[in-house]
Amino acid sequence: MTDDIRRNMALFPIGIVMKLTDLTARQIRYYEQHELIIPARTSGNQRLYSFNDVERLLEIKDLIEKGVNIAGIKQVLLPVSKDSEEATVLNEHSEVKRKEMTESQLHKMLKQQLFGGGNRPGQVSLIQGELSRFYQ
DNA sequence: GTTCTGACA
DNA sequence: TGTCAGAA
Repeated sequence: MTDDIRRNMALFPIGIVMKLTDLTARQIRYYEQHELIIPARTSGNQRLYSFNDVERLLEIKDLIEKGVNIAGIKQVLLPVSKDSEEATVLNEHSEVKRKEMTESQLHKMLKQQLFGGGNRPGQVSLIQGELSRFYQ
């Protein structure tokens, strides 16, 4: 996949990204502060975004429009690959494991609803309801 | 002309 | 989030 290097190659300044994503510079920088995206910098401290960064911003924008806040977006966008020691130590004892199972399922459901096809009227509540209640 | 950081009606 | 200041 030498195509990845192209997508991860920092190319455009924030001005272009603004037009590409319809987000304001303020928002883009704000999301960066919350580590939703980590653009590269020029020697002059100018932000340089890659195609991947732009796609990521589009996903973020999508979630924002669906009423998800920063905390919620982090849960959905940031790699959730961190069940290392916990799963090993307490793998047969109920509570913790059961909770992770639930969160894992919730996470899956969220991704499906958020990125999968579309939402049927009346079923969108899970996002604005559950999610915002958990990560508000 | 653009972008950056910090701050605030 | 918008917007302004002051500097790069």
